Amino acid sequence: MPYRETDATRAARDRRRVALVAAGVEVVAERGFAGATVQAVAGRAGLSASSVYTYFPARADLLTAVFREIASVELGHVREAAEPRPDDAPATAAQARLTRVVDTFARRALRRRRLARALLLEPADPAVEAERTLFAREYADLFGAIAAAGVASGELPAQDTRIVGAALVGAVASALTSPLAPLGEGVDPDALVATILGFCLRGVVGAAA
Amino acid sequence: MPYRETDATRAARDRRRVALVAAGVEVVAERGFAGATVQAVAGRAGLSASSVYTYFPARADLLTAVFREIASVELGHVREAAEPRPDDAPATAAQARLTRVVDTFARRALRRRRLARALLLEPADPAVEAERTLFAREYADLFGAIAAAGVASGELPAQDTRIVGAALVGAVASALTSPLAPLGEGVDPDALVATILGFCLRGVVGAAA
Amino acid sequence: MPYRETDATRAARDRRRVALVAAGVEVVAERGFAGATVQAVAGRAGLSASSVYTYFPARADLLTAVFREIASVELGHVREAAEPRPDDAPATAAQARLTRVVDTFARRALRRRRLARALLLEPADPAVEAERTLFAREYADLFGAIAAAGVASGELPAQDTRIVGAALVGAVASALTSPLAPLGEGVDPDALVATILGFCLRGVVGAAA
Amino acid sequence: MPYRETDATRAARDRRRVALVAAGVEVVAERGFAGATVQAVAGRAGLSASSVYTYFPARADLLTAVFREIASVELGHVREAAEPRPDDAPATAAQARLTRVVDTFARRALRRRRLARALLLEPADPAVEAERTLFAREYADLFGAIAAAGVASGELPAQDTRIVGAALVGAVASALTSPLAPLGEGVDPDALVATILGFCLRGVVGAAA
DNA sequence: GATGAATGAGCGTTCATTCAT
DNA sequence: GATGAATGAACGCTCATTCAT
Repeated sequence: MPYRETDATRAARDRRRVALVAAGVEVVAERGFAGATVQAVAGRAGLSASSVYTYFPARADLLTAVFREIASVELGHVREAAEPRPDDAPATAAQARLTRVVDTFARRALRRRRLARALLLEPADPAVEAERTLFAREYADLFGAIAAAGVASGELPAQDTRIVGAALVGAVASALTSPLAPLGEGVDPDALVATILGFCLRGVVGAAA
Repeated sequence: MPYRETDATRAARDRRRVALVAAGVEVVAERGFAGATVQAVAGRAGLSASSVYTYFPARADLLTAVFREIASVELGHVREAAEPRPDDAPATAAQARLTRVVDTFARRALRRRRLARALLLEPADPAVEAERTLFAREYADLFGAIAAAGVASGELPAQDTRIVGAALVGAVASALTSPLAPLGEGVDPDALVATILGFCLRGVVGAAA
Repeated sequence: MPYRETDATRAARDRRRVALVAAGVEVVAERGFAGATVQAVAGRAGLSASSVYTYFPARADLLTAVFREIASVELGHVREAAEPRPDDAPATAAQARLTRVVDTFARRALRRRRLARALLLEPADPAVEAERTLFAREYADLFGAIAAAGVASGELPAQDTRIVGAALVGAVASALTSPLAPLGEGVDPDALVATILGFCLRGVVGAAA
Repeated sequence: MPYRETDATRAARDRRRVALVAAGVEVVAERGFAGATVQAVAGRAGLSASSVYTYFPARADLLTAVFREIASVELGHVREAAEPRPDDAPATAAQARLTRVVDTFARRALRRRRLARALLLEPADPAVEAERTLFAREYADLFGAIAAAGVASGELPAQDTRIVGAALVGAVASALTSPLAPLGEGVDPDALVATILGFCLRGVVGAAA
């Protein structure tokens, strides 16, 4: 019997590849990219280190896939929060969407700080960095689209939405997850999110806020 | 005639130690703390790796000194910018100071992006992280003091200056130096700084801006 | 088809581990524990230094296994010699057993002097020293049991068998293998063993001998 | 004024050399030869490591001198104990001298166990080992002379005094200072010395004891 | 397809030794 | 004569990667 079961084989292969990436996400969430050794990720997935090379040609490719996985999940959540909703008051629709986006992003980052930091701030392999550039562009586009809608409707002042998008992401990420974040010092997380949110909204909405 | 530790010998020693730290700053500026191996730093200073141990008991101490050097230079510049000036209009003194601080900080960070990122965002050795905590506190205090003065004079709305301080640093650092920063894509640095500055000022000054 | 740890693979692994320990024994026999670097042992076994870490988590564990191997072989031989034999005259059974033990021990030590010295006298890693303490206790017990049997039957005078056991081992080991041993100076090994044996027996049997 | 003060210069030089050796003895007594790094010895003597090379061409020579110092002090004490005394009963003069020698040696070894072990048992640099051979010969001669006198007077049975000398030293050294020594387990040092002494005397004196 | 074994490159660190001052 | 600085060699150990089974 010749080797035929292409579909089943491929499915099994994909399943294990997915498990490997999921294990990588866990490890990165605990120890960052630098701590994501091949052995650590493989072990978490119940595989041996050498088996990883069946699914990925090199560690850099595994990490890239891990990055994509983290990024796409985060982007999904933020995209959903960015959707216009029928009950948003037309005059403040952009602000409502921004509020949801920043709040969603901030709360998720706060819950998995190490992961957010790895995703947004931690230096990594050049291949991962390249991936991160794409990710940043998507994020900026997302924010930019909201801002552009707000500008078009007259709700927001004219601004370079690309830069503001990056600034928003940066401000939230850094204020919540960087080594500079004032956490663990008796600061209430909810108050922290509220302060950041206010800061960001004022920054975007400007004098009219 | 016994050996005397003369001024000259001590000065020479200090000079070499300084050179080593300076080499460390360069290496960190290029490759971050993770890339600052003992060999890399020593080589940059024209020394062999083992010679480093004449000046520092362990790599962690060298990196700590490097961090302190970077941090103290940056803090010095920002502190100077934060000083009140006689020709600041009393009604907008805090805003004037903040403008100078953010502008100084942003321009310096932009000029040495990798270094700023290492200083502010990059995960590192526990010893370095401890140093970073102290540094973050000083930065937050610096911003906080300006905000507090503005609040006291009625110029600024009441706010948690500690959090806002961190958010300011984070926003600038991340928007300019993180992998998310929208640079190298035909973005004019000056416009970028101006946008960030406006974003930050609005964030602090709020509705009144 | 998942990977199975078959008997063959496990046996192969054990064989290689044994080979590594055997190489360690050889190196220790030539250069002592201090000279048993990871590289030296690995090289002797035809492996690279890093491969050692497949079989032992750290150098200390390798050396411990080497010590145990040497010790268990030696203990086995001496234990066999210590067995009572049916044709031992009852009135001098203890002396007969002691004679066999000392003779066995002495001849073995003489044949592999450096190894015996490493086993018995040479300072070593704390982990090895811990193992040596256990080993010494077993040796002392072995000698002690013979002496105790002799004391019980009235063949030997009362004595602290624990101390005498240690003294016996010490006397033989040191007289034959220490840097003080009068070998290589035209001394006949057989005469040496005979002299030591007489010395030890008189020491234990005392006036009655 | 030409360089003339040969005597004073030489004296000062010798004084520092002696201090260095004394420091070496202390370090060896604490950490053994393996722990006697150039820096450790120099530091103990209040000198820098590089200065050691003014007095000794290499570490091996320093250690050799240290060994000689230890050995000569020990030999001096034992030689004194070995002297015939007018009040020794002629019929047991050799036994009296042996008792004094073994007792002296045993008590000194017990008081400075680490030092005795280094002197007698610890592997070391080839140069030190060569020195140790000379030392062993002197020890054997010392014991041998006593035994020979005893044999000549009919007090002791005929025996190979060279071997017995080595066995005596070995037995005492090993039983008291080796890793096999039953100390630190509730064993009374005085009882230990007494047992060893009895063992050694019986071993030499034989049936007549 | 999965594995354990093996390895080379690299890391931080120690230390005996040399040398200009 | 004494020193601090400098260094190469060596050590224990980690890790990404390759390969025979």
